[in-house]
Amino acid sequence: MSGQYRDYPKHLIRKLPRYYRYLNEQKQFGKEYISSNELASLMGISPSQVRQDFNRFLYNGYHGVGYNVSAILEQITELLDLKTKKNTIIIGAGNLGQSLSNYDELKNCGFEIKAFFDINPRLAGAVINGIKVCDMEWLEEYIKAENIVAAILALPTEGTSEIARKISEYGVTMFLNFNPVFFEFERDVFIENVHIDDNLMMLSYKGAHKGAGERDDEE
Amino acid sequence: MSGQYRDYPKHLIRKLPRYYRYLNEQKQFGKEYISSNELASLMGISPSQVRQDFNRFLYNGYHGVGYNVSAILEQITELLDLKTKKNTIIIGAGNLGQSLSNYDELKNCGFEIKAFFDINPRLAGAVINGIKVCDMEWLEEYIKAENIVAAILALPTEGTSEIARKISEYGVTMFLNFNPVFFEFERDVFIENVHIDDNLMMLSYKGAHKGAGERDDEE
DNA sequence: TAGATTGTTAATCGATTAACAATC
DNA sequence: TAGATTGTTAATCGATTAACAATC
Repeated sequence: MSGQYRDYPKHLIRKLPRYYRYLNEQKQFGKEYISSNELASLMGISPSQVRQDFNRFLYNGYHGVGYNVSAILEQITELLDLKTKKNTIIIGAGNLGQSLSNYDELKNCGFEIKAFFDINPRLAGAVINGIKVCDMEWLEEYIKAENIVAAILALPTEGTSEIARKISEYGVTMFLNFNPVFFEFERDVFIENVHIDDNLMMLSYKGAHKGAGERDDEE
Repeated sequence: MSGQYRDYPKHLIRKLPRYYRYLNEQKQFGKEYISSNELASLMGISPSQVRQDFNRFLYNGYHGVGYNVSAILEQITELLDLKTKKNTIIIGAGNLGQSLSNYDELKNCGFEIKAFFDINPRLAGAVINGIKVCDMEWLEEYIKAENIVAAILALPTEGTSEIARKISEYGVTMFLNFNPVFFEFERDVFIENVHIDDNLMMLSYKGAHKGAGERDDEE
């Protein structure tokens, strides 16, 4: 948002959520300043790496003291645009959709759930976790009227890609997708796929190779 | 499983699930052989990279023809140990737990859900998606008797780390965790954390920087 | 054989580490 | 000031790309 961004290497951006998590944890513990050494050893990376990364685009280090935890968190928040409110709908009011609707991180990242939509017309009118369920029929109208910019795709695989396309035409540009589906859009539409299958495969691998792996740096 | 593994760089292992997804998709389409060029362009990486990776540890390329899709998939399956059956329980029979219980990839990766466990004793005895819900009281006995090796932590954040520790003492070595919790174990215990918050943050970033990013290579 | 595509070596690029002078 | 830790440059390491000879 504010001002122009230098173009940060995608590579560094990808690391930000991890930094965010650890710094946030430290903040909860009441830590105000943290040294590259401390943070690095918590995260299982090298102090050099922390300093390089922070220096490249986060500027709150103090010689002899460390980095200001809150200030860095602020900067990451700004960079990832987490403060901007993003009106969001969940497509699919089943178990997955419901469990996501009270997932705290949504709010922390600025995604505000405005409504469920479900193919089952009988659900229309219901209220789940304080969020109303709407009939698919109202998708277009609702998206436009309520300025919906993001959608969480929590419906069965089959319908997913068709509905995503439709929704994107109504103006939604951000998608969080839980289905193993491949789509591509021409315009400025962004998809994040949650690949639980990747996690499962890695877990299977790790389990089969006990002892083989040293420390894992993916926390 | 079979034979001894060379120690594959973690780096390459991490890429396998992605290769798996794309190759599997091609297999569904009936594709028998695929060239490094085709696969690379599907995945948004370079043909060189595909050849390097495959050559390092997957050996089913044919000069002038391409790679045998099924054979490569087999090898990845073997490497990640996806065929080995892993008796699994889900802790938490709420929305998340329920939605996971019929997640197809579980079976594909060898994780077989044997039971739910829930802190709410009133759920004990219920059957969800054909899987019974047990009282926490039976955890130890059940894990030992049924040779449970994996657990999916789908309960509220608070209880997670305590229960994980307990379960690991009963012999479970693989954890799929959905909560933003940090743990460490001394022994050969492996955790995969599903970081939906990372996905949300990246989505927020992408949405805020339209046009800035070229092609994204994380599908 | 001609055409295609791999396997593999060498060259490039980028990220991580090491080291230390600058500074609070 | 002495101690600590950053900021930053240079050295290392590793991954990606380019190129082409080997081969089906």
